[in-house]
Amino acid sequence: MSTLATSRPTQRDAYGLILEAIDVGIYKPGSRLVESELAERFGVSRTPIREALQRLETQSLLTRDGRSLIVASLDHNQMAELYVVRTELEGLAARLAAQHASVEEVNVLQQMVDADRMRVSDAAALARSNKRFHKQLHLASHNRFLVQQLDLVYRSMALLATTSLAVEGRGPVALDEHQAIVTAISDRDGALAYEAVKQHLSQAFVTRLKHDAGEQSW
Amino acid sequence: MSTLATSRPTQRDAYGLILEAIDVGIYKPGSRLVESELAERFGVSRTPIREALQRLETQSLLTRDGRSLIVASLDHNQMAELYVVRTELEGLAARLAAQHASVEEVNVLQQMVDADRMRVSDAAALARSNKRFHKQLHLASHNRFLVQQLDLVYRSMALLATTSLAVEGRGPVALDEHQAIVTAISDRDGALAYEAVKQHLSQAFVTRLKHDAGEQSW
DNA sequence: GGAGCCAATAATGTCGACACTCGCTACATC
DNA sequence: GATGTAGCGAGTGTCGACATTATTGGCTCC
Repeated sequence: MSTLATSRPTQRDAYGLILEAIDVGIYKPGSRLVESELAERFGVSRTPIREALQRLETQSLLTRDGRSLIVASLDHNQMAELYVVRTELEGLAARLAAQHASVEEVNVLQQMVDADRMRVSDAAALARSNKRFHKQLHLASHNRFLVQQLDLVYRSMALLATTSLAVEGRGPVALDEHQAIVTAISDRDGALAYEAVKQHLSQAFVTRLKHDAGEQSW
Repeated sequence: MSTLATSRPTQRDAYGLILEAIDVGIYKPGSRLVESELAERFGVSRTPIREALQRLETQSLLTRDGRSLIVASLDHNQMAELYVVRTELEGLAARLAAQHASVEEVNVLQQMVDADRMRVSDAAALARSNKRFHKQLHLASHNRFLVQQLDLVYRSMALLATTSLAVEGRGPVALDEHQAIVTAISDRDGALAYEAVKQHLSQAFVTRLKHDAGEQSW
């Protein structure tokens, strides 16, 4: 839905296209990515594909199996490890945001929470909006490295098929948690903001674990 | 000093070679990197060079200036931001290490500190050994994502020319701080280990700031 | 003398072809 | 029937050439 033109994709697009293909599920974790196949699918030569693959490998979205690349997958342990890092980084972002966010930025965060109350029924919209909220939170930290590291974390999370927001009843609760974060930042209470984020992500993790456990196909 | 053979460097080497060239100072922050020049220097075609450059750009070691790539540089603000992130991540690593490190790993850390007491006079050796110590600390967290993120941080730090250990008198003090970290981990005291790392990095930052301030060429 | 335009140039983006390696299959040998 | 082996793809690694585009330098015109 990004570009309408049928013009040939350019190098930088190849990256996005492959990413999207993974997101959409065309390539699932474990799938083998063959350069020539991707090249043909996107109508470019192997060169831009290779460079996009390099990038994705560097970001750990792809991993090597022998000589070829496969979509990385997160087992239970890795998911737990990822959550630990995410929680710490995002907690740090909240603490920094409490210190450095401008009033306008806090307003934007608040408006995002308010707007989300209108869409608690649409899980897909909530998921998108949720991503935007967190991104805005990261930016409010005014720390480029932190934003970059969190981008990496989020990209790895893209390997996790479901978002915990899709789970029944999670939406409204998550919104209250978002509100708590925004309030703490608005009050310039860094420690509280940190705790609110920790609480939020802990809940999200619990939700995910419960959900995944119920999904087992034994 | 890595490979003796004069055989043509292979793709993965190109990455390391460029990295080394930056480390050594052949390319300083701000320098423009021209593909054909690198290709000639290393005796390969532009393709492997391009892929290495992609990787380096993804890791923020290179940045784009218009269409060409230049070695990224860290201004004062960015350095401060980097230290904040590093402190949080490395503090987390210490806390996790206190929980998850095996006895053997703790022993290795302890031996590293002990061995370093023999070389407090050799700044270069200390710097290398220091890197190894921190790496070992990261690994002791048993969290792959954290290790990966810290790798990124350390690669960015490579853009900072000097190490704070080179400063007169910093060596012995830093060693004591290392010892404090190891002791805390050995005692399985996560909170203390976290604080010890925070203290250590804070001191290192102060040292760097003072040193850099004295170095200004006004 | 300065501003704007045009051409030459240098560097990047892309491509198709070739080289090389690894795994697989089919065959022969024991 | 099992095992070793030779040939054959499939796929990645690398290359040189061409296309495209920013930049720079010079030139003209005001």
